[in-house]
Amino acid sequence: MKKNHNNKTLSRSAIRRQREKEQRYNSILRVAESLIAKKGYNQTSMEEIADSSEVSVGTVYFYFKSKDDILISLIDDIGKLLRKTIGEEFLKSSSLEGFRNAGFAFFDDFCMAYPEKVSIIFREAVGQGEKAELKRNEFFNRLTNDIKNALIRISKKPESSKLSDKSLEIIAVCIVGIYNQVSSHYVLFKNRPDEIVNIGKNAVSFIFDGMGNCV
Amino acid sequence: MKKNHNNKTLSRSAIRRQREKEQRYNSILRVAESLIAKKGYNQTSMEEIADSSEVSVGTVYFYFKSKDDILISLIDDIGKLLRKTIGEEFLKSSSLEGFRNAGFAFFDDFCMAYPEKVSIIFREAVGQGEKAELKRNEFFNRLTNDIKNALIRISKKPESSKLSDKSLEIIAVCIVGIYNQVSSHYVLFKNRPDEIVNIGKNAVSFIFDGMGNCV
Amino acid sequence: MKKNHNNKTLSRSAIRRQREKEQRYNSILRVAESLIAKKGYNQTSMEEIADSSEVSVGTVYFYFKSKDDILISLIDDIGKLLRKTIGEEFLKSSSLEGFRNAGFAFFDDFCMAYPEKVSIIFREAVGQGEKAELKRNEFFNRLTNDIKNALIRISKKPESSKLSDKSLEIIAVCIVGIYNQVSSHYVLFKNRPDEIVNIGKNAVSFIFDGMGNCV
Amino acid sequence: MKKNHNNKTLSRSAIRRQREKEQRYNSILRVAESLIAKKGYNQTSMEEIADSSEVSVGTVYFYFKSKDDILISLIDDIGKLLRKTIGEEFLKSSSLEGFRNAGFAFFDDFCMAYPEKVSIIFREAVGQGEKAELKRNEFFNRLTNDIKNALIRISKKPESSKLSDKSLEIIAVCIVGIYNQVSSHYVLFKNRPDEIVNIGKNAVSFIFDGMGNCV
DNA sequence: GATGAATGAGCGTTCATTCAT
DNA sequence: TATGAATGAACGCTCATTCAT
Repeated sequence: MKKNHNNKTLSRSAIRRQREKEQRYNSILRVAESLIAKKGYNQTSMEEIADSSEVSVGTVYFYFKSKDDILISLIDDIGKLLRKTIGEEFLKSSSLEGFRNAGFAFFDDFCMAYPEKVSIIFREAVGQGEKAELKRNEFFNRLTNDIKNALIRISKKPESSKLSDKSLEIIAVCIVGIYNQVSSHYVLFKNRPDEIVNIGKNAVSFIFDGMGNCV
Repeated sequence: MKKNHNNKTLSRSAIRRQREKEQRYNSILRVAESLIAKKGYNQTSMEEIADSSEVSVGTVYFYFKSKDDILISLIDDIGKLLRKTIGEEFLKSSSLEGFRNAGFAFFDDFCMAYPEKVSIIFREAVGQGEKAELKRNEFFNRLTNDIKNALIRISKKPESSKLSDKSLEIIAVCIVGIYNQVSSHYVLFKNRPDEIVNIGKNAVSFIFDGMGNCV
Repeated sequence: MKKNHNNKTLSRSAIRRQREKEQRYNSILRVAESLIAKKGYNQTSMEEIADSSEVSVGTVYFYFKSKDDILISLIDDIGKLLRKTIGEEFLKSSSLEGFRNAGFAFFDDFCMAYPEKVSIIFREAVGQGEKAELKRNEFFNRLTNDIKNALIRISKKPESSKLSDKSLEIIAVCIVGIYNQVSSHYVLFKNRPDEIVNIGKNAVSFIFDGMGNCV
Repeated sequence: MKKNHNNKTLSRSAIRRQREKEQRYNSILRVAESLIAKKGYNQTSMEEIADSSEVSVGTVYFYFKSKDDILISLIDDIGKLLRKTIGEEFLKSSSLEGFRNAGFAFFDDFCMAYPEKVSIIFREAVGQGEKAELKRNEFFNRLTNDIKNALIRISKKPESSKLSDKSLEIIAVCIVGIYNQVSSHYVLFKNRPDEIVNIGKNAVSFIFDGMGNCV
């Protein structure tokens, strides 16, 4: 049974209120995500976010301490989902297969389902102040590390020519760059997510070959 | 002999004035580049650009019709230099060698010499309104096309397995993505351009292998 | 035995509740006093007062009908204590001695024991809207009157040269001004309440002499 | 002839523009003084100051970098005028006469002519943030010092009983307190500046006697 | 009595842009 | 050409107050 911070059992109504609070938090965040993806971070005002969320400006500030905080929360949110989506594919297989699947998971699934999230993480969150920059770098570092670690696992096999960790890191950075650019190129500025399927296949091929000499 | 728009011969002083005008234009643009790279586009005001350029705000508006116009001019400027730097390497050789050289020209030369330009084109110009977005996409499209065309030239050789133009385009996009991410990762947010040499070597290797099956 | 407003005998628990209510009222008022003295009236929010009092915002509003009301209650509270402290000394003696003692009671005792109260009444409550102004003026008028009445009692002695009541009022105002300025000068903005002892002696001397011709 | 910062002779129009700029600065400052004295600092918005000054909000910010800056400029302005008014009287005579004249200059002249300035320096500027507090203390310290120095000059005469500098400082603080309280009591909260003449006479008497034993 | 989420008017400040000189 | 004073819409944010639970 749920307990509150005093370790007391929460009443029914307290549980309901808690749930509603979380729902409102998420509701505002999703509205902000949508507006920022559509209009751009600087062109989206707190008042618009409040209006579209059907709450007052004060309520937005009750849930987020600043506009910056909204962006950072979005980066966090999207970053986690993205790492989860791709990362799970890496783990399902310890071979090159994982890389192929992760690429498809990103290009074919994530980009199709969440073009707005792609827009935020790869475009709108860029160059928006120090804190957002740090959060974004944190995400990119982690994603890069995920890939690097997967590369290390693969390259441990005896038949592979040994590459230094530094080299593997750079390869990981290259792979992230492909994810970034391909999704931006086709999802965002071309506005043709319909072609993304074939695109994914080709991008994955490129990555696959690029990694050729490290396995 | 120089002629003006009425096809009249320009006087000595007119020529001098013309030259001074161009110098002032460039002076303002370089100052803006430096400030925007250092502080960010939104955090850089027209007044700051004027002050640092040692001219009045009105003068800045004489040379550029809006703040947006400055950013667009910068994207244009930097984009041209970048395409020239990389593109020339592509043209010097019609083999894979061109790709290697282009990579080095970018990672070892351009990033070292112009970190501010890298910052502008890959970070500060992102998500800053429709016009800048269009200009930036235009640059990316052209750069992608440069690479795609180089790929086509190479793949025309009989021994290469034939890939569709679309596939070659995607490979080109991937390569641009690597340029983007690697320079951002190491030049911008890692702040360690000293390591860039080895980085370039590895990134070029990755690209080289990634292209393996298209040549 | 305690009676409630319906003149019924209060139960044990009702008495306890009554006591707890008063304790909470005072607790909030003391917290507000401390915060306002430290941070300033405008820089202290109702939420801070609630948090520091370990109650909710709503509870603060249960005990005080507005933020203004808190300030007014503080002025009232502090004013009463101040008049009591000084006034009792006036009454203990009907001679000039009372003025000396009242001065010491203020400078040596009150200022040392309650620098926060001094801060509120002489600084933070100044210029904070009409109601607070009225309350503060009420306090100053009463304090001035206390002193004026003491002056009248003294000046009634036959040997004293007769001064008009108006003149005595002005002398009273001057004395209040000395209390105000000396305490502000040394307690508040000099931050050296340690010197206050000697200061008190000198201020009292000045007052004493200033009153010279009215007794 | 007027020179500009490049040591060049200023043109007629440049001189006129300079003059107009100063006039506008002063115009805004006087409007702010009037509004703040009437409505209180916190109840006066920048927009109101702009409207009453018949300029835009931006223009107010062109002349003053913040609302705080306006208040500080006012304290500076008023403080200087006040010290000049009183100080000159101190200097005209090196005897007790100077104290009498200074008192009249303040009570009979300054308070009558500039009740708004009195309101600002003794009421509205109180408790309005650190910077204003510092500026206000600076003024009070200087005024206190002016008086202290005058006391030292007087007490140097052989027939005077020697008081320590510290004691003289405290006497100076007391005198400032009388100025403060008397003007506040009668000019501000009583709203009867008409009685101020007799008030001044009595206050001066009090001061005069209070200083009795130091000369 | 007590809670704290919700409100929304109001404010200080910024800054791209204009235009008379 | 060059200047810089002037504009004013727009924005992020605060906080006293209310009220359903």
